[in-house]
Amino acid sequence: MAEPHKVTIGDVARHAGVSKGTVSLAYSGKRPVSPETRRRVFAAAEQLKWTASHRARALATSRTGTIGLVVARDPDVLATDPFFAKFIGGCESVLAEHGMGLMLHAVTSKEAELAVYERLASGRVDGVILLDVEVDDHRFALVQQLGLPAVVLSAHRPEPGETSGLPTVYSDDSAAIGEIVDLLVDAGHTRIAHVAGPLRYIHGRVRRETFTAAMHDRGLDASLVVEGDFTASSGRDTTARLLDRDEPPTAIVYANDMMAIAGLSLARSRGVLVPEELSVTGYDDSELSAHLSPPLTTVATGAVERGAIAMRALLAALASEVPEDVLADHTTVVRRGSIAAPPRATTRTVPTGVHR
Amino acid sequence: MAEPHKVTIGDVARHAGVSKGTVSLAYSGKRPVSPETRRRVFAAAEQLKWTASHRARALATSRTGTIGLVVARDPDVLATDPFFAKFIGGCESVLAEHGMGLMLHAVTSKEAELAVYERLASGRVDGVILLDVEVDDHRFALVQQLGLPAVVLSAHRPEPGETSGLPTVYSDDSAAIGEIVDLLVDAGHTRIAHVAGPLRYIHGRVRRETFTAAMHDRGLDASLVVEGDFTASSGRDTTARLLDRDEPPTAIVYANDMMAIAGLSLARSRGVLVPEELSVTGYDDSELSAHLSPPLTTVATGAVERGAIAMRALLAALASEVPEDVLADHTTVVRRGSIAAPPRATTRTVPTGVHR
DNA sequence: CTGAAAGCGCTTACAG
DNA sequence: CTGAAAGCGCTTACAG
Repeated sequence: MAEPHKVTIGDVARHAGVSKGTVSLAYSGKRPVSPETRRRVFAAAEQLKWTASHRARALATSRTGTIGLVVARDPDVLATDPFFAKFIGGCESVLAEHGMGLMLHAVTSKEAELAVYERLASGRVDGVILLDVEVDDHRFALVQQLGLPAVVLSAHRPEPGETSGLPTVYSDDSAAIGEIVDLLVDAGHTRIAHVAGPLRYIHGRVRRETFTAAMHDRGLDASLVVEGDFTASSGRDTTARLLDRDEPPTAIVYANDMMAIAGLSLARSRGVLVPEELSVTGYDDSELSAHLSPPLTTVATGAVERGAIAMRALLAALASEVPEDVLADHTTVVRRGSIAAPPRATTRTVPTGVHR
Repeated sequence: MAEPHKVTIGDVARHAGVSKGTVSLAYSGKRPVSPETRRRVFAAAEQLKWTASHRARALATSRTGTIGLVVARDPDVLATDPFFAKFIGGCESVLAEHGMGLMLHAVTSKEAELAVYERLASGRVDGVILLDVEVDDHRFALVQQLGLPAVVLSAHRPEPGETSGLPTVYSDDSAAIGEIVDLLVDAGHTRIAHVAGPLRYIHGRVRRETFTAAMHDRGLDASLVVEGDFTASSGRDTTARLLDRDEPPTAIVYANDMMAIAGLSLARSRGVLVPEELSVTGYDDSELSAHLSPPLTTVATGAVERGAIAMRALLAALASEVPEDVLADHTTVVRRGSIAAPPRATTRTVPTGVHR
């Protein structure tokens, strides 16, 4: 494992009979090099098996060619929530085109998070992507103070008033939630509950508010909202609370698939038939959701696409192109079998025209 | 987002009235510095808000302070298999102690994988961890030829004959599989099937072979083995094939939780009761498995611990301590409710003493 | 205990 | 089109 006497650009230059500058230029193409010398340079490099030292190049160019991603989620969520792996896959696809890499940090405390951003800012990465945005997210100020280029992934279009000051890639979760509520109402449900994600997150809040608004639009009671934390155990607990009510809901809209699956299992363990007695929907379109019994109606979020788009936006910002907010909306409802009419659907008449 | 005129070690030195070398030494402690000048240095640094440039330090020390991890799995598996997130969390915990970071690459082809390792070797990382080892894994030769320090995570103790030439952190999957088979046999099962992971992986192979051996030890037919690929859809398909047999198994040992959950769901959708008519077991102890109905008997693999141990082994190797193979065995069976006696368990008498 | 200087291995104006 | 040289911002022998 001993470093085998590294060959440097100087060796290649000498071998090819040119200056180091010329070797550099032959590869970068930033200035014309005659075909003949280019050939000699490449031949020498190949023979000596030279590749430019990333460390030296980073110092000379003030660029590291790596992007940072710090995730501050419960390890259990990271381990099962399909969003992160898909999002990272999307990032990778565009990073690979540029010969760049992704630096991943999983942190479990605010202090650790702060330390990580400071470390990243000291020349470890060229920029970062901010995930899981919270209201008045402290990271907005932090990255700007650290001089760390960043783009933020958001669940709704940035409004003129609230300014993160950072280019934002946003999607629109509300359409999908509205559609889910439509599906449920069309099937005859009126007592619909929502198991939200953590409400400190913007996306958790947006989905909750959209749910509430959609229910109100239809003249339905929107008070059946409980907050989960995206883990299976929270899906189980919140569902138990909901089913324990005097008038339990006939349908539950979960903010992610894991909570939905755990909720569904809990219902079943109590002898509640899904979907005959309880309809459920998820969010994320995890691979598993298609292979459940019943298969889970859920929302595909285009996590891969959003990773790619966010990364492209960040690279554009680094190239000092004027940073713009960009819409990345690949959110779509995936209808499967976890919705049915409620037990006594006939007792309720849906006012015509209230839903489409 | 304009770089705010970076302050360098030179600024700090001037401000503190010392040389750049002294500033460096005051922080590294590699040579004694008088308390008084140390104080001046720290004060100056704090006032100027200086932190050493990672890029410059990397070039000067020939160290990047980052470790590479390249995963070559199906995106669907990465998105739901809890192993990776947990393993990465374990890595992070020891990297954080050292102010280091993890460079993650997800690749989808052999060519991309090769390109990535070459890029990593050009001074992007100090070393790599090799996951998902295959038989005669080509990466053993590759990293050595690239001069890239590496440690490999393996599912069994390296035997004297087969030499990867690399320090290995190994666990022993066989005990857990043996225990699972015991559980099933004790419950009265004789027709037990195994849905294996991809057999090109050592760990897939080890579990399969252990299963076969355990069955043979008990005088049972060990031919009911089918190969899955760790995805839910493969869990579904393999289970369908198993249940379609003339004599379907009464129990299925899956190589991971996702396949088990999908298999369980398929069985249920066919009206097969779990566990009354079909016992199933998983592998991984994903958070979800505890919250299923029935909860899944599975195997906790200590992925977090293994990540930490592998990372420590790599750092030790980098510190040129003599690299040793180390056992990281935190594998333990988690008994839950997905095992029951087979439908007509009474028809079979278990020979005394064959199992404990 | 401290300073001056070389060196890490590239890139990039500056001349020609 | 090409070369010589400075510079990126640290660390580390080498002297003292």
